[in-house]
Amino acid sequence: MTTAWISIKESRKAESIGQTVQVRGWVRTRRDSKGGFSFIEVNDGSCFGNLQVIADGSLANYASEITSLSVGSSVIITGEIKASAGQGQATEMFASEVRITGVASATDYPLQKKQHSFEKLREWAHLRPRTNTFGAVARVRNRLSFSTHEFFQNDGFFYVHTPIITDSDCEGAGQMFRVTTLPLDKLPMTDGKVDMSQDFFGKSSYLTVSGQLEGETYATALGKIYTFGPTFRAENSNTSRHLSEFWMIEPEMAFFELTDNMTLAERYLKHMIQEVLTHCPEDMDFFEKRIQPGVTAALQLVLDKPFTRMSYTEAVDILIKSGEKFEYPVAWGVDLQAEHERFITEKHIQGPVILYNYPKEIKSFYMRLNDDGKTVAAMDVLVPGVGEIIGGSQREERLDVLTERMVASGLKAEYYWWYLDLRRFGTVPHAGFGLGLERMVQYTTGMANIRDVIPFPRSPGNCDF
RNA sequence: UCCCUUGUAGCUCAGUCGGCAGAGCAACGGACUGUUAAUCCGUGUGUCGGUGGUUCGAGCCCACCCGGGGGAGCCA
Repeated sequence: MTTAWISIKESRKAESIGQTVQVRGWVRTRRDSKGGFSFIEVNDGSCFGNLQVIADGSLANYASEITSLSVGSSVIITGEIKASAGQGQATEMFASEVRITGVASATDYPLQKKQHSFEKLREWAHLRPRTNTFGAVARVRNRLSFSTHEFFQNDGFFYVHTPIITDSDCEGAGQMFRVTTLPLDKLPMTDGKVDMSQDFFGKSSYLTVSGQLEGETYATALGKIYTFGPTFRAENSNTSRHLSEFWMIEPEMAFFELTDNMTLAERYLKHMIQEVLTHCPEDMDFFEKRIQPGVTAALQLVLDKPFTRMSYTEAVDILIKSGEKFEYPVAWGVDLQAEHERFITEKHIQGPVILYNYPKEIKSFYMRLNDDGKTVAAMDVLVPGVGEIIGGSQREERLDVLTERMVASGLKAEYYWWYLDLRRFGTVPHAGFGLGLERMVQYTTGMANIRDVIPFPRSPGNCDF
């Protein structure tokens, strides 16, 4: 009879006591203890914690292999799970066999049995998921992704796959990555200009900066849809909150107005937080203790309180009356700076805030013009520590207004003919928003730098791995 | 892209006035004989980010370039 292979997660549960099982994973530490035997801590990624394995000196390969078993080596270990005699864990395994699958040379393996800086670990992005922090981040990120699908699917939304390669520049402003198969060393030239008709698609094409416009086409057919995929921005931004490649979730709903949009955003955020707190307690415990004390309490508070909703005009008013010294002066009509948003969400409200009804001049052409003629039905969800986590709006469904706004923004209406068709044929009020997955991971884990919440970060000047 | 800051051993960092490159940890060798980040003794380790310049002599001074961090803008 073969021994059952169970995960470290299973092996750490009290129910496993008494069973003889097999675990497979990687050595985190080895402590040779004073009794002619060793403690081996094994982790297989299934959970935050390790399984402590006791390898006795009587094992055949004890002297030859186990006493020199190095951090990072892969092992298959068989033994009996017992209640732990020591502190710090419920169970431990008494090994009857320790098989070494692959050695990680102690002199060459970069990860040491100590803390490394996140900056250094970025250089070893292929190995950093083997650390406590990055394992925990990966599991939380997974849960946020899963709960996204869970939330929308349970709410009658359809998952729509919008294209990665596109010819449309969603907001008329975003800097895009060009996609081309033209030979860069000898570009086909016509009249002194590159002849894009000879490119793969017969015209210029780019990586998407947003699936929103395409998403609207399906929302105005299927009712409620969401997209969840990678997006690309060729902006030269070097901050702890920006990536060149990041994942975005964009729901789009027919017959939704701005307040429906806000309600959905709030329910969605709360669902994700609830799921992470429920399913990742060990990982969250780690973030609480080692990354950002207070995160769990802050998240719990988000669940308990309704989000504050505040118009742009009210926000400007509060900022002006605050008496706070800002580097950038506040006045109605100017875009809110990071310091302003931080004041509102971190000091004034101390929790998530939904700001809405922004001046039309500082927002995109597709956002619905309000009756005042000055503002558009836009909304941003701001969150302490991270800032803008969601940006959304009710979309302009009136053909004439939309066309006018487009022209005013310097866009060619004929280029967006298919987008305008949605207003020509059975137009409806509709709304949607975009949530940056990485910012959500930052918010839930307390991780300071966005480069540490995505497996292989892409940023200006950095595309390793 | 702008401002500030930083790059020295596998890792964290020191390096004075321009004059032979140095600590801790890790690793390695040994001792200790139920440990939970790092018990004791001993032994190594270098393209000083890159290129050019000044100088008898540059880790140190100058110029340019490339990374990292913090802040700003852009946004999610």
